[in-house]
Amino acid sequence: MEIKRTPKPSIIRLCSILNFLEDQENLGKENIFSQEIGEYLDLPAFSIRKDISYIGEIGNTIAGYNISKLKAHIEDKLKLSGTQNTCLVGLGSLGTAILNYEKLNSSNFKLVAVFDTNLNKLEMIKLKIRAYPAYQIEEIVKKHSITAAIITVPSKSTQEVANKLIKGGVRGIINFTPTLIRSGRNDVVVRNIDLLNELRILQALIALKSIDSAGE
Amino acid sequence: MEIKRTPKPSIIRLCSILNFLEDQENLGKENIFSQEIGEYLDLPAFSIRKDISYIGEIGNTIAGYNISKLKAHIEDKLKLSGTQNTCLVGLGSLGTAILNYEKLNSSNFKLVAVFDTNLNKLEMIKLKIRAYPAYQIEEIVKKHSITAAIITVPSKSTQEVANKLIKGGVRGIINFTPTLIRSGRNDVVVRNIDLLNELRILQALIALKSIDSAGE
DNA sequence: CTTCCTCTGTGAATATTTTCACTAATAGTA
DNA sequence: TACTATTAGTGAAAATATTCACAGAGGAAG
Repeated sequence: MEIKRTPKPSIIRLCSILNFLEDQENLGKENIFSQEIGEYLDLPAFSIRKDISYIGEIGNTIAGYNISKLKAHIEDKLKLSGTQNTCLVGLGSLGTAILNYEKLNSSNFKLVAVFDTNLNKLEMIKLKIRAYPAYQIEEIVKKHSITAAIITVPSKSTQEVANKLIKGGVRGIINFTPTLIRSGRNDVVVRNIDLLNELRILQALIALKSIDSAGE
Repeated sequence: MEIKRTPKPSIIRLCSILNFLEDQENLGKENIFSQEIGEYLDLPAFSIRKDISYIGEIGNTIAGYNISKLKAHIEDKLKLSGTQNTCLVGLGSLGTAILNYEKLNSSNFKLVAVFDTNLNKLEMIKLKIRAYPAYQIEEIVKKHSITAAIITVPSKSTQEVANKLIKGGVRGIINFTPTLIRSGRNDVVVRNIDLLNELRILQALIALKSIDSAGE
């Protein structure tokens, strides 16, 4: 029963490591040392090795890690290889910006539907991605087996939209709204991203750092 | 020397609590219990009390917390009360979306300058906020005592922009770019927000949750 | 063939964070 | 007044995460 669990912070760091590996591979690099990865993530080398060790032995004492092998290994262990059908709810300026985000198309996340309450906006969309009115969320999510969603609607509709998404079968939500989402179930993951709150956290952490430095 | 430090996760949660308190106050509420705050943040009541306890005793055994008092207390202890001059670098679609974000104007963060390399874009800006070419970053940041910045430039210029900002005096950066920023100093705080990476983390955490549930 | 050097992987120590169980305060009520 | 019910605050225990120090692997150099 005692399977060594990967700590959540390690999982999150492994995702960043994967990002970095992709970049390095595109630059033509084949092998990399924990040291170099650590410099990128601003973390000591042993911490990188520890994170990687949770998903299994893979490195080599001479050449470090083979980039493509390590990449595949992380993708495999973190179940990151399959394509994930994704939708976007809310076509305000942030939603539109996300829609224009080229890099999304070349990723594992396929944007298969967008939703908005405003039908005029929907008519204006001339992309390959199908647009639907918000009342169809549950139906369309089910139909296209959408598992991840990005929400950029006005704050007061956030919870309602989330409920529909979850009922339809969505298991992960990125919420750009200032309103926190309560899923009420533990098989749904929500990541809340609120610019204003991030700025606030920033300000608090800066104050904290000043105190730290003074103490040193 | 043994000052009881507030844990970083507590500080971050206190920022969310503050958000919630503002909402509740706007709804006309005067007092609140740790229980109710906990329900909003999806955390047990004792955890909320613990977070609040780090910044000092403030509650009341009968009425719970007085909202405006608790708000003021958090703002005070987390040094969140002063206005912070802020700038935005990069006027792509995400940058423009942020520029249109009304709520920012009514917050502590005053957007006092925007930057872009593309001068045509700058000419189009007809807002009250002054726009400048990117090569003036350091100079303008100094001049206006800008301490916080939001970066939405293309990935390859991220580090260069960050360097200029930091040289000018910025102490906190929100980085919407997929490239991590290395500040090289411990009095600068960076929060990285990368949509694609967030989606990836989401996918990994969903897989993790499935395993968890299976084990129960 | 032996020594040296560098790098990964990891058990154990340390540090941090969360959870728990209990104390104290206080208002309402009999 | 005494009893009940409710809630904040908190030291201590438990859980979690990070850091450290070193063993082992293996190529290079002498």
